[in-house]
Amino acid sequence: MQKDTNDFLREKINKALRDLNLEEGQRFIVKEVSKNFDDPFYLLISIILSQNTNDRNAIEAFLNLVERGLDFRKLNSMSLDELEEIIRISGLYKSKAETIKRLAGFLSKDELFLKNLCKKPPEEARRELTSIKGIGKKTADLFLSVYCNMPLFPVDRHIKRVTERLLDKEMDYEEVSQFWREVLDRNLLKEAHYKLIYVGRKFCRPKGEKCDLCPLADICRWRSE
DNA sequence: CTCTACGTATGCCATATTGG
DNA sequence: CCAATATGGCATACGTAGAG
Repeated sequence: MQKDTNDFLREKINKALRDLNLEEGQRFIVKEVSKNFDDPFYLLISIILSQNTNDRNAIEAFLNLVERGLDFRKLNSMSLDELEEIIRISGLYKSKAETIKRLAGFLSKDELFLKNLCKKPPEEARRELTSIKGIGKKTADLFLSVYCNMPLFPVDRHIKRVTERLLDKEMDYEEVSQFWREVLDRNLLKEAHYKLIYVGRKFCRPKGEKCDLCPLADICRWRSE
């Protein structure tokens, strides 16, 4: 990024996001799970369950699992059909059940697999995680950023849309992720993920956008009117 | 021509949001 | 209110370009 042209923009973005407060009622499965459990297995499963699913249903599916005592040994002995039923509410339950099974199998071979990821360089940890079928960039980045505090920036559909509009250009996953990693103050990186999703849900919606209320409107290149 | 490395389109499924 | 459409991450199949 060119320096002086964008220093101003950088400051404005950081300030706007720092000042933005999440509304009550906004739910983020990762936030809730990481607050209540410190087991990385729980966290990663919650992220898998939230793929292409609203957080309300993902959380319900997650709690269904927790109720039955969630650990990889139990999941290993559980039939695929049974697991599918338990997480059905989250949608995409067939592929998610397989991914969870796969992960449980991984952990039975190496119990510390997830914990040890934090000791590795981000790129390596990311490669290892995404090599598991059913875990992509977004899932890996979110897990490593939340659990290991790595300076990665997960990009979901909301964040991609918000960012593309903000800069008024098409961007791929890596471009969006890199943009935020470069622009955001390090201590804002984690929280900004939630705040940008909030902006995407509430104002920068796919259709019927509410630019007049959007906290990022005055730095947005796209803004209608 | 074959092999690889990318790029693109589509299905998966439930829910949310839209237009009518 | 309901039907149509959009959303969401990933795997898969298929397509294309370049290297050997």
